[in-house]
Amino acid sequence: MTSAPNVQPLSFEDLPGAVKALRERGMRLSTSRRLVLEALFAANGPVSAEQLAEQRGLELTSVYRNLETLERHGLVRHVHFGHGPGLYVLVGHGEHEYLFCDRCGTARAVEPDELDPVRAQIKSRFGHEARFAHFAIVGTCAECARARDNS
Amino acid sequence: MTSAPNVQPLSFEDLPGAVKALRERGMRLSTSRRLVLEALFAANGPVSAEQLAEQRGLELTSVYRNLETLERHGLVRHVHFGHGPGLYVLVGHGEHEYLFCDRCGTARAVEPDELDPVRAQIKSRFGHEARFAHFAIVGTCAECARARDNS
DNA sequence: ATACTTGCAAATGATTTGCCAGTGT
DNA sequence: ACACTGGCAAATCATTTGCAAGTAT
Repeated sequence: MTSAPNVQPLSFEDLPGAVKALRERGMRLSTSRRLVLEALFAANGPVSAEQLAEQRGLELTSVYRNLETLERHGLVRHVHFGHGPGLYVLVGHGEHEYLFCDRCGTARAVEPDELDPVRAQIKSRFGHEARFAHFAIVGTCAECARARDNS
Repeated sequence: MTSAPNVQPLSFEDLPGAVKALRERGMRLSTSRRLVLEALFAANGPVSAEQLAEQRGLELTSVYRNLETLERHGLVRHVHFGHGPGLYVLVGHGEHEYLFCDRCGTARAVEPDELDPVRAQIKSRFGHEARFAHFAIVGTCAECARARDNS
């Protein structure tokens, strides 16, 4: 049940880099695929397929198909913050995991190793190897917690 | 953005208890509502609306409506383990949170306080108050990790 | 009696699929 | 050329909603 056959590790931080990675995996660079990538680079965080589509005037179906392909080849992934559509991000270099506040709707990206101690704790207590890449860690952020406590 | 106005704390562990809690909240006990509750008690873990419907020969719509009502009044909640439908559980007495293994599909329920240290760690590192009630902690269980490592 | 519930059909939101025409390599 | 892509319509899955008829209190 392991995922796609991603042989070579990928790392890119700009469009040319992503195009190169994409080429190495035998994917073509069509106009809409390029536009999806551009929109993902332009975004400052996870975005929905619908946002990508309307930002670049693309067909929603085509955006979904491109995201699926990019995801299958490991250039993109998606995260859930709650109900509502999944949000897509470039994998690029360095995975991000998210702390999502369902009071103010803010998502804070954290570097993967910042959560390693948390994973280690869960692993040692339960034997379970937790991953927070697909579901954000939902809760109340520091600001909202403070606001709530001063009320 | 705080949820429902649940004045009195509720605690029940059998059907009569749930019916009492339900009555206290002014809800009626219709046939399908009782059947939904029975099915939830019979289930040994989170179940989908569809499972509940077919197990008791209920109209799916009615199951969803009852679950929504029960959830709004705090007797039921739902959890997501990945893609696919949300799964419903009785709130009863003692919340459970889940460690879900996406290799073997097993969900392990853990008592709320078992995750308190994890929550504390996240709180102290990020100021974020994490809740794992809505999204399970997804990853690889001990058995699957062992199997993977011995390969 | 009155408000809450159900059944059934239809709508919704997110995502996927079929099919044929178009295009990247 | 040939396989990969796009457009558009239609299907799918999970869930919600409208409305008239039924029922719990």
